[in-house]
Amino acid sequence: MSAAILGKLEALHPLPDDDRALLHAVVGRGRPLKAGDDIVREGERTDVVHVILEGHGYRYKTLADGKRQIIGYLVPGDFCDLYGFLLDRMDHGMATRTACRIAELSEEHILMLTSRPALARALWWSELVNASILREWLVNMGRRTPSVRVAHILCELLVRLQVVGEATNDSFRLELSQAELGDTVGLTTVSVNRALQKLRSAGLIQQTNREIAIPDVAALKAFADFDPSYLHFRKDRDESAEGRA
Amino acid sequence: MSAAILGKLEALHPLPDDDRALLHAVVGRGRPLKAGDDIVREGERTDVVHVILEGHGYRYKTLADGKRQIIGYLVPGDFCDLYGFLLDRMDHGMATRTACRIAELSEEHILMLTSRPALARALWWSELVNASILREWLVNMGRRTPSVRVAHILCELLVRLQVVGEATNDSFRLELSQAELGDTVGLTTVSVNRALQKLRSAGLIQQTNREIAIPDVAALKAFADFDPSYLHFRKDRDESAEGRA
DNA sequence: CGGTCGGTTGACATGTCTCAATTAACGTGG
DNA sequence: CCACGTTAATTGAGACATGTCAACCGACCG
Repeated sequence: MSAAILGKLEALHPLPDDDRALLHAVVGRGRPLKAGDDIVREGERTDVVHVILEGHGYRYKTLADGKRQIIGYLVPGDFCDLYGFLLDRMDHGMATRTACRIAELSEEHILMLTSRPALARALWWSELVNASILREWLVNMGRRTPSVRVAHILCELLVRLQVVGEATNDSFRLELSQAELGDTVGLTTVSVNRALQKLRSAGLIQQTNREIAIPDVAALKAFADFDPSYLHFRKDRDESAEGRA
Repeated sequence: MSAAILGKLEALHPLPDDDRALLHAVVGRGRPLKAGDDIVREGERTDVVHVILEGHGYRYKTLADGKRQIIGYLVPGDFCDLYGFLLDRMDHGMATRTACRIAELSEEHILMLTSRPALARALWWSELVNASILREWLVNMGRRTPSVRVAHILCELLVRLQVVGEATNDSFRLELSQAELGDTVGLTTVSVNRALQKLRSAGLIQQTNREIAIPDVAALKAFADFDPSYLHFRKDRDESAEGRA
């Protein structure tokens, strides 16, 4: 089960065996959380780092008027609040959207991990990629039409879930309601629904329940204006190069 | 002139004297750039880290159809592409919007700096705050109305420019065209213009040329739904507490 | 079997973008 | 120091698209 952690971290560099062993030992089996549970609430001060071992979640902010904006997805292998030791206080909340298994690491544990160069590099790299994803989401919301926006996030999910072994070449299980998709890309439920309809009727995606199948991945990526280089996966660079050729 | 660098970095922790000296020595006087110059282009691979000593700039991405999204502002003291050594390639471009003075640090220089704990902390902290700002911008674009959006970015600029000594308690020089503001918050020039008119006629801001004066800062912050805690400045925490009381 | 949540649909109001023209501010060269 | 050209700001009219409101359907759970 903790293979997934390595999966995400090794998207950067393969870890030395002893680092892998240390990581496993420190992380342990974690504790289970139900779907919809809070992991950390907004404004909270926390002295542990939460690591997702299994399941999915998201980062979010809530506005005064109750509106919500999702500002990131959490997948297995994510060190959710690594920066908690540098920043004083959570500027956003985190919640699960499926049942999860989550480890809580103390500052000592983190120091133990980050004293290993390969692990430290992998963790910071992950943090930087998260920031890069935020930048792309900003572009998505600011300058793309609803259906392109939705298509783009679907492309991203496909690629990111592939990395943690939860998607095939052309399909994955969408663990998000249309309301949550809307809170991600800045649309209402109704608009998300119609955007998805558009994608379906254009033959770009097929939906059965929560299962998304993509008949022609290159076509969807083209429609979505999706260039995976912002995810900074080594493998995708080649892939995108050939997709473009 | 390089006092501004320290200003930004010391918003976290005051630096030990020898770290300050090292920083000054490494950074030097920099080289001048004209307004509108590219600092680094999208997709470029760079082996130096650019540091803004003077002037202002922004990070941006350009879409296939020519639309642009600004994804961050650069102010004096910013290490623009600190992560260049961890990530392979710039996922966005950076340009100046005023005349600038910019230093270019080699990997050796960076290693020299990051081997000092206080400096390393300050640099990473800065990186994390940038990510936090991105999250808030996402909320801004996704879930706020145009005039609130514009008001929010003005509040942010006020606070951030105060930190580098370029704003008074209630005013600052806006170094952005309305088109650039629009590219920041996901609006057209026309909508930005009308949003600003709304703020002016509501008495929330006063504009003379590019100078923004805010008669009642608390009122603008309230209108903008602005809570500065996402900037993670120690001082602002108290300020916001009293502003709220 | 009933209730809840998520998805779907329609009608409608509103707001934002587009297009286009006008005015104002600024920098440059004569 | 003024004339001109360029960029930025402002305004108006109209099309279009998204949000709002509300109802309905369907699946899943207890």
